[in-house]
Amino acid sequence: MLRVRFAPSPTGFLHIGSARTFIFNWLYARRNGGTMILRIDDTDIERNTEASLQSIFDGLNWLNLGWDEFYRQSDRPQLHAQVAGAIFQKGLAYRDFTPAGREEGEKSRAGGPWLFNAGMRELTAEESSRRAAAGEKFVLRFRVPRDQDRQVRFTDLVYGEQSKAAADIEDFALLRSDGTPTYHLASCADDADLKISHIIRGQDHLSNTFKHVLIFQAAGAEMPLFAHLPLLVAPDGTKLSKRKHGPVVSVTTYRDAGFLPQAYVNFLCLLGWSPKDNREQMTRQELIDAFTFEGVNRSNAVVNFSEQDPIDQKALWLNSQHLRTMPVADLLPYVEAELARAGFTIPYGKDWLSSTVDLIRARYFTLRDFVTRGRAYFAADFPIEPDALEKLNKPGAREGLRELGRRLAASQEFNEQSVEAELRKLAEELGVKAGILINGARAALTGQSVGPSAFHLFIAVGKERAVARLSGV
RNA sequence: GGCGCUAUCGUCUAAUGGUUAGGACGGAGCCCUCUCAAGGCUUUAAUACGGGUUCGACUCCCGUUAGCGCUACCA
Repeated sequence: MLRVRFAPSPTGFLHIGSARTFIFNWLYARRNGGTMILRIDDTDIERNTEASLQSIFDGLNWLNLGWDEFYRQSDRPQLHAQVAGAIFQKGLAYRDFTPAGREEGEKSRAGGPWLFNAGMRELTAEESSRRAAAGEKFVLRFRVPRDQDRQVRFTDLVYGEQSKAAADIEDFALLRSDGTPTYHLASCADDADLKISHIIRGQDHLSNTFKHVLIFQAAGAEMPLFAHLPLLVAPDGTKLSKRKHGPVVSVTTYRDAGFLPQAYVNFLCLLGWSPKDNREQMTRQELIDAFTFEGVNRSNAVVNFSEQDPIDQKALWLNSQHLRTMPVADLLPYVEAELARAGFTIPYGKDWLSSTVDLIRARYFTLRDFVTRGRAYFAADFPIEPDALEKLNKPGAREGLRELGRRLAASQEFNEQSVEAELRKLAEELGVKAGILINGARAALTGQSVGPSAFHLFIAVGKERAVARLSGV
């Protein structure tokens, strides 16, 4: 039974690196018929916030991938205490009565790192119990084996065989002095209890895994398989952080910028993973079918952004590809939501919306473009851009366009062919180049000098509005 | 400092001992054209450095350098 989990801690918004970890877990589960578990790792009560929890849900919901089971570590304290107790009973953990904050001096001994506090590690069972019974506060530490040549090993599905001398691992904490579990203990206890078969997480946990292996063994739990993922970093190679890099690290930024979730998921997948067959634009199903750990890289991936250009160009390009090629029917709900948010009322029916969206999406990059660059199609008022004004100011343009408006109003027919015939005939009569009227019409109808073919535009704007806009130039 | 991990165009990546080191984004140019896109074509640019092993190294080994991670009663 394949079971994977995504275990964020609610101490900030949903980070794009976390989102990618979620996606890879999800892909692996879906690919192999496994179970996807969302577990909130909220053992750090001090730093947890409701806002952060909400932001995680916002982000995950937008990604629209879903999960099968949900847990919160704060609902399971008895499990954590029980696992810690079992390890202690076996003599594999000990009480450290060193007062909080005082370790500092002992840790910074010259040379090597702090590994353990001999006095505490070697306290007799009697004295340890006596001091605990007397109410003295203590941290429960794992008694890491100190045998000289003892190696801790595991096989990582991405990074391969890993080993580290136990002597290099410090006696890490299992329980804090207030009795609450640390991340290491809670995470392993829950992974074991939830029968997680594959732990897929960021590479920042690769060295922690040696500690986790020790915990799983001490608890007598079945060892899960591990797969660590390369990190997402900023262009300067440093870890992405809100303080340093701002909103580019938050998933909701991309949602608000008008990304399609499937396109953003696609983009994130391409950071640190490759289907190895040169494919880039992939649907959700294609990603599921192609996802394997062999395709995961080992080096960190840079998210390419700058102050001037906060959105990765490739992400934008990928979004445009999805936007332009997905079935229009699937795109419509997104566009409708975007228009509603902007307060636009759709002027005609569903068929019109469908064909108009299909017409204009060919040059759009995000959903935002529908309400900004696409304003003239959906709203009554729209600005005339400077370039468009230039087209209108061409000699003969305004007069010609007004006349065209009158003729179209009078004509029975109104389709691409009839409009084109009418326009070309008029241009000839007036002795102006057709381009003057064509480009002028685009300017009059949309306020823009660039856009779809002018004759398609007439239809998208509609006869009524087209006539009105032409007569108003 | 100690330990662990990593190193191919500016960026994302392909090539698991034999390729003119491939693709994509971005940049430049051409074609197409009622504008802008799209599309088509062309172009720009990389194996961090130094040693091995081998007939042959991006690929294996060692060292150097650089980056990242862990080294908390954070996760």
